[in-house]
Amino acid sequence: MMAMRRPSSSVPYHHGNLRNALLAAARDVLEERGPSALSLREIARRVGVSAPSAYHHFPSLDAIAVGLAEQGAAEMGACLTAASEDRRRSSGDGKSLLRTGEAYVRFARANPALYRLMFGEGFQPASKGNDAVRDLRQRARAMIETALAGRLPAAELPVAGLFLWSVAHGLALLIIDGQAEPAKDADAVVLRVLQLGGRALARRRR
Amino acid sequence: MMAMRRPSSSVPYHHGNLRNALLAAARDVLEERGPSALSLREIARRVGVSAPSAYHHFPSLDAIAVGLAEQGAAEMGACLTAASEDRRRSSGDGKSLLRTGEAYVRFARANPALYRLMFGEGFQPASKGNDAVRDLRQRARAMIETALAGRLPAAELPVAGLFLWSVAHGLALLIIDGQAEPAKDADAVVLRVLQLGGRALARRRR
DNA sequence: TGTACATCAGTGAACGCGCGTTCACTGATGTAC
DNA sequence: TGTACATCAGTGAACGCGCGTTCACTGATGTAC
Repeated sequence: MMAMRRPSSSVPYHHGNLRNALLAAARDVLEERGPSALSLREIARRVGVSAPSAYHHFPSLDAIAVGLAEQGAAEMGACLTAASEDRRRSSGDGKSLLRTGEAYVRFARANPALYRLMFGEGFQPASKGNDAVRDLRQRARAMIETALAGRLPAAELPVAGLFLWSVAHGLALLIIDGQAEPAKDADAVVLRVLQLGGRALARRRR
Repeated sequence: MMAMRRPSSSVPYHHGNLRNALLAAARDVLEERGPSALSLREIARRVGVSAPSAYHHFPSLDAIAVGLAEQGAAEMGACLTAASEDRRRSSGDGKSLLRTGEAYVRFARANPALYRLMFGEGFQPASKGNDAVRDLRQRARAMIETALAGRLPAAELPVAGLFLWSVAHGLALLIIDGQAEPAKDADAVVLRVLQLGGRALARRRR
């Protein structure tokens, strides 16, 4: 009945790979019931384990939130990088920024509470001082500014970058929060809004 | 020592104009310590009154949050209207939308937690079903679309409106949350970002 | 003007709740001999 | 291969906390006569 011993990342013996199970449950709670429902007892309950057992893996509830933010930063970073590198595969390189913007909004829509944990709600304690989240933010800024570097004078880059980030951030949150129109054809609307953002930065023809 | 009786909106006899005092204290708590710290006991403590006394004025803690959202909607609505009507006093009418945008971001920066209560954080229960907040949102959309109606084909209005709202909303939140650059010259940066938004919708010269 | 009374805004005590965290423990795992 | 033991991941019971809300009350206000 028992599987053979496998290297190290195997189905666990003692009780489980509790650390990861706790993070996964925490993420479920976060997305289902929001950040204020993120409680250690609720997380443990979902995993089917007693609450104190979590202390063998995290020093506190806050540390679990930090873990979520780090996980989110890694995932979102991968999505953005993949999207921005997509230009090499497909047509021209002018679309790279637009694709990255779409990926940004797509990630936020797919993981609304996690996105808010990293980038919203008063810039949560869990994210505020976190290196992974700070890196993600800087990386996103850098992607934007690099993509724009060819088209704009250097002096305009910071404001232009903030502008594009505002469009993506604002759009993502309005959709996530259901404040924008109901989501029919949402992808098309996102695309058109982001295209308008790009148009603001288009080189003036005269 | 006692003031003469005044019509009805006077300094109160019994103990105070508790309803307003509670709302004011709630607003302080909200801005100082965030929405999760909004507790009935803390609010009553600040007013210097026992917690149960609040029940003579609000049926529940949630009702206080709703009251705050309504108050915020009224104030913000007045700010936006004032800004949009300003065009009649000053130069051309092309700037009306820009001024409204500035007023929008200015209100959010002056009342960050209240803004988030109305427009952010998963579109809070306190605001979600609230008529005053819904009206504010619709009024803001209408202002944008009316201002744009002269410049764009009707079919483009919804997307253009969502675009401008995204810029203002995203910019406001990035600044509020301290995710954008530190606030030196913040007003100037806001202006430039909003101008970029307008540029996206400028009639193409050719 | 003075008294009796209804109204209503306040009070302190108490309820039950879920929370984060600590504690002393138990029992399984993996290791040394 | 078998036994003794250290390690470590789990447990249940308990702590103290602040919370929203209910209750029966008190005391001031304003009104009717």
